[in-house]
Amino acid sequence: MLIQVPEQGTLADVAAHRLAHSIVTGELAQGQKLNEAELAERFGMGRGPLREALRHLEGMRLVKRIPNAGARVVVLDRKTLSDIYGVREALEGMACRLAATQMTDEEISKLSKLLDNHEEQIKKVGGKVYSQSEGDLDFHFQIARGSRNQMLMDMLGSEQYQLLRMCRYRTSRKATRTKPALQQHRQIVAALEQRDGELAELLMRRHIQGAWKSISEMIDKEEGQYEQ
Amino acid sequence: MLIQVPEQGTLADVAAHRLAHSIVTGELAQGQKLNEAELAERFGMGRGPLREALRHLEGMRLVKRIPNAGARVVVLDRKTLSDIYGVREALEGMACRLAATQMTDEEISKLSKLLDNHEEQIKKVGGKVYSQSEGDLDFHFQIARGSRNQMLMDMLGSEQYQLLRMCRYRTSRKATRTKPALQQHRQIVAALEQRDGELAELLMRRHIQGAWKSISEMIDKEEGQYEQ
DNA sequence: TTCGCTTAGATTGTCGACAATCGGAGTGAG
DNA sequence: CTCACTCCGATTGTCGACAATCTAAGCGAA
Repeated sequence: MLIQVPEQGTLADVAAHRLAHSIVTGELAQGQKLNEAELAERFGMGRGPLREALRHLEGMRLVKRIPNAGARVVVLDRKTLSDIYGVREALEGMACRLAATQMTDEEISKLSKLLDNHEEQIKKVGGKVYSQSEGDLDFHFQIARGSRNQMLMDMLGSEQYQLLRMCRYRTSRKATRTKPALQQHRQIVAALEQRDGELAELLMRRHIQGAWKSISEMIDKEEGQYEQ
Repeated sequence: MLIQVPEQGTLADVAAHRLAHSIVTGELAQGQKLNEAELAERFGMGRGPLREALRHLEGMRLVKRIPNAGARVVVLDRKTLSDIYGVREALEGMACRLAATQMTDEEISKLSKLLDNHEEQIKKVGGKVYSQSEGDLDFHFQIARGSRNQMLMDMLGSEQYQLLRMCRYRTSRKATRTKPALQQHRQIVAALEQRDGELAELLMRRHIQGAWKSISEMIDKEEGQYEQ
């Protein structure tokens, strides 16, 4: 899947992954204080590796650290989300434009098959939003890989993009908009097949703008549940 | 200046700053192995804080860590630099477009004055490339701030942008191209004054493409001095 | 009652020592 | 002579304890 391997590496890496997962899924609430000793015991490790993990998550912008005052889970307020989607539009648009000339025919056809799977899943289970949401991320990540730009992949992929997954979990519970999204994905793939980078970028930017609009409205409805 | 305050915070933060500086300025060569014990002693601290600093730098992409095999300074090969400049073009273009509508008149006029300073410095000392290069970064950072997009500022600013400074130090020793760059900067400011976001973005993208082209040619000339 | 100071508790920052792992020198068999 | 194995030094990973700092409750004076 898109999710990285469970990290058989150092304890710090394991902790970083488990923490990231807990934060992304909402198991750890936004703004929650992260107690080092408590987390270290829960993960069965010392505070050393855990502190390294927190530094790592700080780099991912999943937690915010204040010297001598500990780390807290980041809070995704409306402005932050808006900023993220703005950057995302620019980066994913760029990825799409590059992918149109860089992806192999095999990769594009694999992308098309991926969408077939999504369509099936949508037809089968309406409620199983989880895998759909992950599948969507998978689609976007495959395009990022297609750009052949390692820095872009890093930013959009495993590392930096956890913020997006976090915001997905928070919003896509009642995931309306799966069908129009799928339609837009198909259009994007079509543009890639035609090797039309400009069109692909345009479509991707619209797609993301649409996603933001949808999420923005959703936030407007459920107002004022995150203080400060 | 653009450089962050010397960080009076935790030892790990101090170490991260000093290490970042050493890497950016080339004091620590590309690909060099970073020995924890040795660095810890040089900085007069234990290995704990230093390991946290390395984790931080890893997030900045200044070092590459391999479990059980230590950390090495990242190597900026041609492909990596190309990728960086590609992403930079997209992000700074976006920043420029936003800045055209978001910056205040005062900020824009301050930007203009900044360019006056640069012009003076260029006229005065031809060899003092350092401050010119830093001043250029300052110009770009001010525009990033003008976008009012925090995520964009983080990516282009203090944190993520150290890679750029690193590549500057490596290339801008014999900094030709200061005068055309200044000219382009002036054009960008003019577009901002006219509140023409599209034009500002276009000019910035060209400006960065030109910078990359210049650097690319410079790399071609001094070939094969980085092994692996 | 309210404000400010003091003190106790909890939490973070740091260090030194020990265990686990990796790389390389040295040795021996084929 | 070459290859593989073994062992040793060096380096990284981890832990527990101590020092420094912040937070909050309690007390006393205005």
